[in-house]
Amino acid sequence: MTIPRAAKTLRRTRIQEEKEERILEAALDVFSVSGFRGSTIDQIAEAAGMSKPNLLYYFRTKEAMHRALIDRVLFTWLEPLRAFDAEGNPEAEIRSYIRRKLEMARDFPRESRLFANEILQGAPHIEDELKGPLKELVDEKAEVIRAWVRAGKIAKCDPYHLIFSIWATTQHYADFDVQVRAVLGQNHAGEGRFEDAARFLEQLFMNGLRPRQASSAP
Amino acid sequence: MTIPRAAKTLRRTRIQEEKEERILEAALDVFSVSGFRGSTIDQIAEAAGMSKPNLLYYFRTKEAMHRALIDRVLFTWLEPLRAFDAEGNPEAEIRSYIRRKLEMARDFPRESRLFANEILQGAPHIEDELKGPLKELVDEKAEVIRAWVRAGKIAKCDPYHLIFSIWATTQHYADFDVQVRAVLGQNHAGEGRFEDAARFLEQLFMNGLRPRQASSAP
DNA sequence: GTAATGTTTTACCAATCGGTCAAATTATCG
DNA sequence: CGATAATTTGACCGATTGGTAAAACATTAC
Repeated sequence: MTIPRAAKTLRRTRIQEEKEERILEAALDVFSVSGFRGSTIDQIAEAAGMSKPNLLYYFRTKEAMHRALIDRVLFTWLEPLRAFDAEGNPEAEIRSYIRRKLEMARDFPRESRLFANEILQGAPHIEDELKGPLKELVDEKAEVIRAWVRAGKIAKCDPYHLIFSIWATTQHYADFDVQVRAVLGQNHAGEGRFEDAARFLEQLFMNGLRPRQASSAP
Repeated sequence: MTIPRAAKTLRRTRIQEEKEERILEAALDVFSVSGFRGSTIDQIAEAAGMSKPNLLYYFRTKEAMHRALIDRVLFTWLEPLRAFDAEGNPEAEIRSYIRRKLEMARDFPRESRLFANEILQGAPHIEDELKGPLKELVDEKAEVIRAWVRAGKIAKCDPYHLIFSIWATTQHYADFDVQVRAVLGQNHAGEGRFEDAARFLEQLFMNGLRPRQASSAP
């Protein structure tokens, strides 16, 4: 007798690892384009080169696939913000945060769009993660930024909106990629796009945040 | 004999205007949340308080509703960029562009999300508008900005990425509203949010774009 | 080997999807 | 009023949806 989906948690087969990996990869392709509601299990099955009931053998529902995907991706996604170091040099920290976020937009656009789709549609599946772990992490880093402001190391500004604007500007190149390409056209649409964006954003934020009034230089 | 959908173009009834208006309003509610694929005619019908076949009397297909909505909203959406004035004062023009875009994110979040959903999903229905009218408008305004740079009125920067970053930062407050609320929590989540955002973004862009090296002052 | 377990497929289901049709209802106009 | 056109509805259609059941097939353990 075959103990169906319960036994999986006891011992994981090599086949299970491979297939679950393949399914999540396909699910990322599909969910990142069409969002949860707009995606179908059949689409994911076809992308994975597997039959629909076979997918449902590994993930009981469409929602289970989505959730597994979110869980797997969320941790990595927040890595750059976590790396934000209170002890580091403010200018260097912000600069490298922008750079890392931009690299992620370039290298993991599907992951970016997965979250964008989810949040855009009201975040019905990740509300808890936003209000819990995400908020806590941002609160922590906002405090770091606030300390830099108090020390006069960067211009006086709202740390939350600073973080939002870095998220927005960098992820824009993943989420709105078609629009960026359409507007830039053939001329600047080459792979120099990301270098241009990096140069612009670094300039914008570095000049925009340079302390203006009081100086803390010894 | 009732001439169904052809006669509509000849003479428009009062009822037609009202019902089409009601349908598009409901369609905006639904499409802006779930995107084209994720939305159903039944959802729109329920939101409009009408029967499904009645919707389809006014718009032959789901796509026709979506297209009508896009067409109606796109023009208004680009208004702030169109208002960008080459003769005006660069600092004031950019500042008021940011402000107007932010006001639109606050007052028309559904419209913002409608486009965000569409572009995120590869812009299958508005590719032509992006590559045509939008690109032309942006090209024109980019030239204006480039002239300001040449005249030393603002810092040297890529005009396209400047426009992208204004789009990204302002629309973020409409498209990622749930996330913004979740992160800000109860404390700053009040309606002061938009004033705080406006203050931050104005500071960022004004300082970020102030000419640094050569001065053009007479 | 063979028996038990793990995996995959075929056939299927009820619900929902976008959309049609003809009949019923309502508004308009002379 | 009556006739004609405009609007609305209920019943329905084939395709697709998320998901199931059971048997066929493959793998592993002994």
